[in-house]
Amino acid sequence: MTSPIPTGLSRRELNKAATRQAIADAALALLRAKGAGAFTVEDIAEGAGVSRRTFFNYFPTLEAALASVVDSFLEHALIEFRKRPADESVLESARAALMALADPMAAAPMAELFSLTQDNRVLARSELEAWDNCTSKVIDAVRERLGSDTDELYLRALAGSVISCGKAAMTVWFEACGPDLSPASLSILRQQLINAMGLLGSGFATPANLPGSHHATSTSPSPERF
Amino acid sequence: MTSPIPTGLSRRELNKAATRQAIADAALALLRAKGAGAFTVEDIAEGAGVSRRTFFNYFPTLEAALASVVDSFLEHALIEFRKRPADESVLESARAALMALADPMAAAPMAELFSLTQDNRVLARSELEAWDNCTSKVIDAVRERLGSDTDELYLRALAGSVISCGKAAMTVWFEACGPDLSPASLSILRQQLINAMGLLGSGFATPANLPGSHHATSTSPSPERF
DNA sequence: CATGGTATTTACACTAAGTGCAAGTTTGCA
DNA sequence: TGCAAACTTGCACTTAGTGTAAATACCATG
Repeated sequence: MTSPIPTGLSRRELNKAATRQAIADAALALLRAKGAGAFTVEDIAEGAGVSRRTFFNYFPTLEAALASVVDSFLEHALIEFRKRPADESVLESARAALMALADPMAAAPMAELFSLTQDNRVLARSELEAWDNCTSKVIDAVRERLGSDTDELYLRALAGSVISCGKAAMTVWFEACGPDLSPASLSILRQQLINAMGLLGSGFATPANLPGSHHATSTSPSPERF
Repeated sequence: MTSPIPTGLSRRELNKAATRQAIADAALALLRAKGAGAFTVEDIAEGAGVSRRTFFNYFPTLEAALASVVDSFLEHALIEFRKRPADESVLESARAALMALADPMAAAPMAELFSLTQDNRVLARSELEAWDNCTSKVIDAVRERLGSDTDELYLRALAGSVISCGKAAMTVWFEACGPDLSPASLSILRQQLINAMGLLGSGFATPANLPGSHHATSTSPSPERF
């Protein structure tokens, strides 16, 4: 039988991917329906049409299933990063790659996860892990670009800072706009990402509480919370 | 009986602190003796002479008891940071505060934890949480210094980057020197911390794959590379 | 120093996480 | 077609983490 789509993946691999996705989807659906911490692995497994044991074949913990949203969100940016020309500065590439995150399709699940897990400690831990994971991947990508003899401290400090700044931009954006994905809101996100990379590139030299600062950030002292 | 030490703490508070420390110590001792993941909360409680339930009154998880080592390590640096003059640049204060970490007394438990948990992902998660926790505290400290009207993005991006760079320096140092706490090794750690802050302050402008790579310099000027 | 109020510890019971194992089912391949 | 490898499942088991109520330790009174 010839596969209708000439994909390089075997049926086994397709099935696995589908199962994994089904589990992640079921987890997110339950998060939506019941709120954080109000459902079990068994519930997720049932929702995904799979046994409890199989759940654990795919994800080590319940939170990991939810954090897979963050994973694919960040993976998205990483792919963009690798597409950038090798002679571009790392920070410029990072800026460009992060722009991909301000896309409705990419940001939607992430923003939803953000809004649903604001106050959950356990879940936050898995999110941290996802960001950290991404940092490792950025380190690899940058090393690949700059050569394997690049100073290890430079690599790690740079990658860590880029991710921290990306995270900061996301956090500030979300606190200002909430799960709003309108073009206006996403434009603010883009601007925050650009600003964050700018701060990093300038060594945080600009005292940001000075009057200058003609950014699109007149939203920052916004008194409204949502 | 008058208390021999005129401390302002009640016996209750002293007992609590002692119990907490006993639990953390017992956890670290077990980690040393049996290795990561080879002992239970019950073991720790027994080692600390306390009931299992009491353990959970002090720490939410087993890993948290071990990560308390990281907590107090970072707390140490934070205290130094707050001691710095308010008109100093944040990066300079951070550099000075991080120097406190290259002290045998402070670094010893941390280095040991590092070497004992290299390959444990559950434990790594709690360490991540400790660093993240510290980031929040740095944000507060910096906001306190620069005024509450400081741009939130600036605060978060700066604090996150500083912590990332500190972490990078620790990681690189540990990978190079292992748990060695000799003056020579600690001097390397200090230099890595200085270099990391220098990179941050210069916007990562220095192409690090240049020959000499002894960039203890180029800290002060901030070339607007963006 | 007795006495009562409050904080802390403990035992017990319970739900749910996570893992090892062996048997069943599906897929890939010759 | 049939076999080997990968995947799924059920079952049993240990441990994490939490609620509750009784017991114990601390602290302030008179």
